[in-house]
Amino acid sequence: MNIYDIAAEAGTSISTVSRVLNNKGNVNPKIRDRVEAVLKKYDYKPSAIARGMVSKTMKNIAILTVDVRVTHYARMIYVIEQEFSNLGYNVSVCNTGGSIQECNRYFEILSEKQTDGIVLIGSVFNELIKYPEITAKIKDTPVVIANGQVKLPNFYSVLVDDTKAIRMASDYMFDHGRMDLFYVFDIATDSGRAKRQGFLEAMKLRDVPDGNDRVPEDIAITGCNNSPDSRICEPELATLDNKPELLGGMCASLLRDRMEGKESATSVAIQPELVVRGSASF
Amino acid sequence: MNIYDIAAEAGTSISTVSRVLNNKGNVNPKIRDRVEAVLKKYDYKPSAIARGMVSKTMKNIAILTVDVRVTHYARMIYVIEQEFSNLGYNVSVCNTGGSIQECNRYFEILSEKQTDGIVLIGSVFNELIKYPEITAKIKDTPVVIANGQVKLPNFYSVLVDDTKAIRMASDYMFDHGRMDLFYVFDIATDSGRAKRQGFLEAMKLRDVPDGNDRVPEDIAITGCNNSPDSRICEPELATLDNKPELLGGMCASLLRDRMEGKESATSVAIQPELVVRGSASF
DNA sequence: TTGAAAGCGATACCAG
DNA sequence: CTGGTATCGCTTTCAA
Repeated sequence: MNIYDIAAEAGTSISTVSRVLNNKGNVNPKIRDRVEAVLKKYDYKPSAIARGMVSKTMKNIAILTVDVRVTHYARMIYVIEQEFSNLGYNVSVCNTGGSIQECNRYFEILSEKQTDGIVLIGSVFNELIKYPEITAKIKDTPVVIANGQVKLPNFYSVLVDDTKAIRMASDYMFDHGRMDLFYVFDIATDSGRAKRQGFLEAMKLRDVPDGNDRVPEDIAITGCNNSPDSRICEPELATLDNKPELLGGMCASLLRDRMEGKESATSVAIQPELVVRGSASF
Repeated sequence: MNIYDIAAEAGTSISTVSRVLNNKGNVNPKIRDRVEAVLKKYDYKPSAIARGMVSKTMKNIAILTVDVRVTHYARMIYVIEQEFSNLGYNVSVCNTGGSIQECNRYFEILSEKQTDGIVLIGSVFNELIKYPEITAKIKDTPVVIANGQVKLPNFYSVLVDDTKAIRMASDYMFDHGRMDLFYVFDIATDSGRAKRQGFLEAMKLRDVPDGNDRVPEDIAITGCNNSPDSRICEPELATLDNKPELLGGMCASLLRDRMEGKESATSVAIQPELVVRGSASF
């Protein structure tokens, strides 16, 4: 079912159907009604690909990030997706793992698909400036780097002043008489270095005593999902691992089978596993 | 620069260039070399849109989820993206917020774009069975639901046995003499109900005393990112809010400006904010 | 082995 | 206001 079929059934030309589809030009109300009736009858939606052929855009943007599982990145991705979704765009997410080669691979595909814009999340992408042959691949696509900067005509930046941030925190500590500060350095990105440069930061985690109940002796706890959070307390939380990676992997291979027309199960089940840890170890 | 230009410069026809591009048919090595030289000279990449026009696929899949910021979902998205990325697909992420109307909106766009497959993450999507006019929009697209099930010809499922999971945990508690169990019910999805149905679960969080240092009296702490994690301990962690939502939003609007050809700043800076909480309140 | 030509499904210009 | 036609850039027959 294409625009020709619609035109034929409505007894008019594809030009007129196109006008109705796009609310363009003046169309005789009678004919318009006829066309709209056919459109509704088949719940017709024009092919975005054919349209893209003419307009040179598929209304797609892409976000490249080291890893969507990092909550900090996910929060940004969420906002960007919502914003563009409201504009009729789709947002594809690319996990590069911080590898320039992966980045290169994505750039190739994205440029072939005429992606309308790219957002790079994380200062790791500052590395790109060293690889002109890679950035050349997307030289006609607007690129925004979150918390990074690459001096190229099509690159734009949104920067967070990390140095100032840590400086503020350190000052605050010193001003309150905390002279023995620790700074835990996480990764050697530009952002990480900027933070360290902010001077010093006090970090050390200890529990505050509260009441006399002990875990697990007096109170035992188990939770769900085996999230990383379950290991950040003392004692560690026992939890149910419902295997999101496995689940995701199964979804992917099931979908792949379907897309290839392969025979496959309609539904697959996963057995969760109980992970015993300190909060419930007897 | 298109396939005609390449053909012209290589002194051959577009058919032959197409053959070289796709490693198809037999091509005279001499001509092949000539074509490849031109291809390399311009670092030519064929238009995926034009190709899609013929092949009816853009090698794109979509993941619909309530919210990519939920770590549990992000972990699944990561795996799915990696899997399909290796196959040359792009994966777009859609945050529906659990709204069927949003879901409907996405389905419309995805079907116009001839998306090759859809993954639905979360049992909220079970609701879809009540809206045949919505599922009809993607009736020719394979759909996989993670932890959900909709009885339709093109829908497939990967299920987690939530009831059994909670049952295991409860049994484990009871078997160890914990008779006073609490179960904290989170949301009224099918998955949530399945878990509750698993019987009872003990949950209650308390700290274990350890050492005599007190926070913030003896040790003061500040961290980075203002992540939700910073509020799950007692006292709450002071933190630096570097405003990922704002950052994401700025990225989006900057990118949008660029895509519309609007004049705009090349780079924008955000000032982080110190959030004082219990772990560092003096 | 090669190339001419017919689609693919829209948009847009230009006559009428 | 309407419709014929060129066009977008590729893949795929079909002859030669």
